[in-house]
Amino acid sequence: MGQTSTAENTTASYCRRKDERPGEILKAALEEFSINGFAATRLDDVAKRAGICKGTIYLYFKSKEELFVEVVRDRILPHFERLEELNEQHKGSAKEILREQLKTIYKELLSTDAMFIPKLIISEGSRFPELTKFYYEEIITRIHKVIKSVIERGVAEGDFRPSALNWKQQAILSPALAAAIWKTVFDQYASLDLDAYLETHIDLLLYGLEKRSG
Amino acid sequence: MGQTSTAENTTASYCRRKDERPGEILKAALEEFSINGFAATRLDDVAKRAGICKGTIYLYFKSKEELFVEVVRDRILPHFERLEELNEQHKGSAKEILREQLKTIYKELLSTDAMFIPKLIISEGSRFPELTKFYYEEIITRIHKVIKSVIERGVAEGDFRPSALNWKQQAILSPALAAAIWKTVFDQYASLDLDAYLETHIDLLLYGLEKRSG
DNA sequence: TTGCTTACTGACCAGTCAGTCAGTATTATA
DNA sequence: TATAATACTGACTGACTGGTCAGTAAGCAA
Repeated sequence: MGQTSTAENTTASYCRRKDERPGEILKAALEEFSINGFAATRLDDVAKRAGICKGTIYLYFKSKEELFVEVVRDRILPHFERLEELNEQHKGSAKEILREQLKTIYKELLSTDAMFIPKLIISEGSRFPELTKFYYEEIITRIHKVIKSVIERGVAEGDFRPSALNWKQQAILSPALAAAIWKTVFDQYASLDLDAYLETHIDLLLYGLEKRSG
Repeated sequence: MGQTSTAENTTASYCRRKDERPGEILKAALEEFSINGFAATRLDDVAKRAGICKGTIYLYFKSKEELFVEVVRDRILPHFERLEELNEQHKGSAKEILREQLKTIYKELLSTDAMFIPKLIISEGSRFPELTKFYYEEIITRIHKVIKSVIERGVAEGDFRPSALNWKQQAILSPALAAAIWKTVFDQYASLDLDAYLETHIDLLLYGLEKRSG
């Protein structure tokens, strides 16, 4: 009834792009969720950023929650095959493999907008137990397995200290996590040079792993 | 007018405790904010947890935002004097001081509810630029200074490698940050043994710092 | 006991936003 | 060109919550 949209009402023209929309919405949503977190992000703002209106989001995603979960899954899964490949295919020493893997992490994850994913998991994990479980089982566990395997290889080859076999996995990549958080939270106050930071990580870790001569 | 609270209306009795209230409210608020984040936390729930009603919160805090800022400041500042003390007063080697400092961090911060503070800063930093700046200037910078100083001491004494002077500070304590995050997000799926983890941190860091004999 | 101060209560209001749906614009088909 | 199918719009609603404030009761002083 007393609606609006009478004939002459502008209604700027739009494009119909069924295939591109979901990706565009996911991208816009990642940007908004990264800044505001889940609860404080307005779908109106996501829509505006994607150049559509709010109702359109609901053509592709069931709810705000489903959209959030899809944002995380979509952005994080593709990256991990590379790490596993490096483990299986690389011909060099464990030290060289580990170095390549760290480089991959810093280039593919921490230099793209995937670096916001840790913030989202940390912030919203308790609201999305399913997502947290997924992240733990599909991402964390998988990485830990890869790292464990390369360390075992290094120990077997006599390059790494055997005591590293007992290390808690969480510590080994923690500098990368810290980098993602720094970039997300503090970079405006003191910008972090990722290349230099990668060198610190490599130096700290590889030297800490290395078997002593004496 | 048509209010309620007619004479026989229950209105459970309450105590007047001006001095204890703020602390109780801060404690309850930390618990709620830790679980839900800022936006999704209801002041009604904070009040219920503190055993009071919502209006009372506004007798002690100007707004939800001020309450949040106070929660963080209240919980984090007291801990840092100890780290600085250790630097100034400890008579041992740089290695021993660093070991003591790490122990202090794991005992005083990561084993108490102060461990939720990083999550809150990470989650809500962009909504509270003032708080982020405060945290960066008053907490992070201060810690980095302490760590830098003890490393310089170790290098001067000939125990630590000189190349550690060029390390990015963020990496050095990153295992502790990772531990706080693990405890906050993933501990329900795989509980992290803090004592063993501390040993990993010490082993990784001190061995990585140590000057080689050969 | 009376009267005053003030810590505290809880119903209410105003603003916000996820989700809906009737209607519109575009494309496909005949 | 006419008709059907559907991608998309945007005003609307219903539920929710930060903040308010008139009123209540605990405690204290005289």
